[in-house]
Amino acid sequence: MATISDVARAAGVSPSTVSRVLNQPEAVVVAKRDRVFAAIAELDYRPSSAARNLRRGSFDTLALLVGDISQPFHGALAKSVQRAADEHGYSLLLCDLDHSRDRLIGLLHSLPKRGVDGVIIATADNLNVQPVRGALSELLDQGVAVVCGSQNIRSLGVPALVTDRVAVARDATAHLLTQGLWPIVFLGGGPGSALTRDARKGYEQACRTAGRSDDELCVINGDYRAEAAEQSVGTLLDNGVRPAGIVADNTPMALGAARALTERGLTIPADVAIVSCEDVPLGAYLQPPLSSVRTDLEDYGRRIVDVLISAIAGQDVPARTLVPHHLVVRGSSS
Amino acid sequence: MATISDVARAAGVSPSTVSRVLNQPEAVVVAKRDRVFAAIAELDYRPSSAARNLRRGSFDTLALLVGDISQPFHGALAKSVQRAADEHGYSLLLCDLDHSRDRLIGLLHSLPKRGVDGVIIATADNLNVQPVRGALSELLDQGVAVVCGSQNIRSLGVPALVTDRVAVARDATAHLLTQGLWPIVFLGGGPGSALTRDARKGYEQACRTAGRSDDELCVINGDYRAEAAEQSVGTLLDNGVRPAGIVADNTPMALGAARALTERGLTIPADVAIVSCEDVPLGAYLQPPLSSVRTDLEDYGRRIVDVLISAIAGQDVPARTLVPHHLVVRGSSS
DNA sequence: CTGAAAGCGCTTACAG
DNA sequence: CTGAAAGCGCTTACAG
Repeated sequence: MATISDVARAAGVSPSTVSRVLNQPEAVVVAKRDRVFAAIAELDYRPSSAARNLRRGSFDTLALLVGDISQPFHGALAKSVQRAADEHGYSLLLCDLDHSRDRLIGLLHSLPKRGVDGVIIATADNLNVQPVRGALSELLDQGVAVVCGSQNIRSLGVPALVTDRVAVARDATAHLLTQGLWPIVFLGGGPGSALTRDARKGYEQACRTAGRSDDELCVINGDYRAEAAEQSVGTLLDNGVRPAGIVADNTPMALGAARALTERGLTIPADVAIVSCEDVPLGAYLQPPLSSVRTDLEDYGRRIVDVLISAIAGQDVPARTLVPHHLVVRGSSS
Repeated sequence: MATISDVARAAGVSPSTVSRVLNQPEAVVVAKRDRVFAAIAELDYRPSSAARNLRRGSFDTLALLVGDISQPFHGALAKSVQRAADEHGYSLLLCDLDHSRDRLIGLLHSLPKRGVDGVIIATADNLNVQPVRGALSELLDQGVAVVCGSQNIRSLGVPALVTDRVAVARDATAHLLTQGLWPIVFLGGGPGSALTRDARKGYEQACRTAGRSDDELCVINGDYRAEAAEQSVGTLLDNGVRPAGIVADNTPMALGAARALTERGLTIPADVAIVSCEDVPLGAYLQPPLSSVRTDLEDYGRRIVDVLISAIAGQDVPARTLVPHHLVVRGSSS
């Protein structure tokens, strides 16, 4: 493991000069620069990131916190964030929360000692609760930059890049209502989720706009996973409710709902239409292809990383950025 | 940002003592220990990971290299690896290769300066080619431990934990043959893939065992993605080939194939049965539910991490571990 | 343009 | 059981 002094010695210069060759090559005369590069190649020298980090007080590393990396939406998000981070010369730490608030809080506490410059929070679970807010503000106090990719965080100065989940669910619901479908069930991701709360609002708004009264609405809850969704939709059906459409908060739940339906002999979309509030890469390849509300994740990941890196650099960043969405109609609802 | 000296001053002890309280608390008398803990809490002190890493020469960080994190199998693998790493006190760096060999090589070169103790390689792309082997052996020379979760790497001393892909594809193919289905098409992930090469072998073995001659076999190639698979299966069908079964190297390709079939009015499994060589979390929720060959990913991730951490600690580890698999028969093939 | 020197914040023999 | 001292490998004013 060659050090900078080894290289300096081999090249007949001082360590300072080697460091300069690495960090501001133009500041060193060509002859020496070449000798240094030759020595670096010869010794297969790699700068020690630990020493560099200690000296500079930064890490060139970001952390991504997701609710569940095994779900396809989060996988796609991670991909785009990773690529964007890479393009900026940052490594990406992956942190899976498994939708657990305790994990989230524990992680926020441990992040300062993990050596990250910035953190991207992309979990649907509600962040505006005291223990999380406390942990967040401690993290910020430690000088770690934070951006949120799922919801707005009140008053802590954490920039957010979010889709308007109310509008997302409203559009999804309206799409079904326009076809004259009723009743329509909203399948939410869980009572602890900020996104579900908003999406539910959008569902309600669309229904009211269509002239439905509140007691005609039907909201059921899952936990973002297919299994629970299958069960709760199954229970609903077994209780004699017969929806004409389902708006699912995410795609695994849409699949769970679909299975509950088909197992009971119902057909999609003929008997029941389904829309997901979340688009995933394989959505078009499901059977039937799943209608969903899409955000351009490639662009989204890049923008999140841009904002975070600006925040790390101490620049002013927009407190709130609205990320556009649009409905993609596929076979599950037409 | 309090430092260890601040804490020492506040507690009226030396920095050495604070360090001991953190790293070997029993070595410090209780009274002082308590004072130190109080000072730590009061100052909200967090040890600097950079300083610690520099001093100890380790990073408490692993890297996971996957072919494509947006694909469901890799998402599930990442989840289990992340959790296992976390349980051992390690952070996990996520590196998406996007199935590009150039990215892989670039990454292997850059890993030493990213500050990782160990690397898990879990890409299907063939690692036994010179540029990759060269980059790998440089990485090992830099003192970074490596384990491979997809294939064996010849002679570099990299431990591997792999499923027997030949057997996986053989089992999948035999499952279809047993039902008297023929012809059966093998849909591979790409000529550059080590896993595909093995899987193809398994397909051929099963067919021969069933008495099929080599010129009856049919192998087509994709790139692990649904899009290309849809296209190549579509072309096959349009050329008049009418398979009774398809063995797909991974799940996205199985979905692509399924779409090509259904778009041409064919039914699964009545007209064509499908099996995937890779099980994914939502496999049971596809329509029809997808038969596939399953590996227990929860267990697998844990074992990979165990081996890697042992290797980092300089312990002897098994050069090759066979990970069991079993066929899960679902609606797509029965 | 270049080098000597200081210092980032820890840990760990070493001496007591 | 505890502290003073050295050193991990860099970077960066500072002086020349």
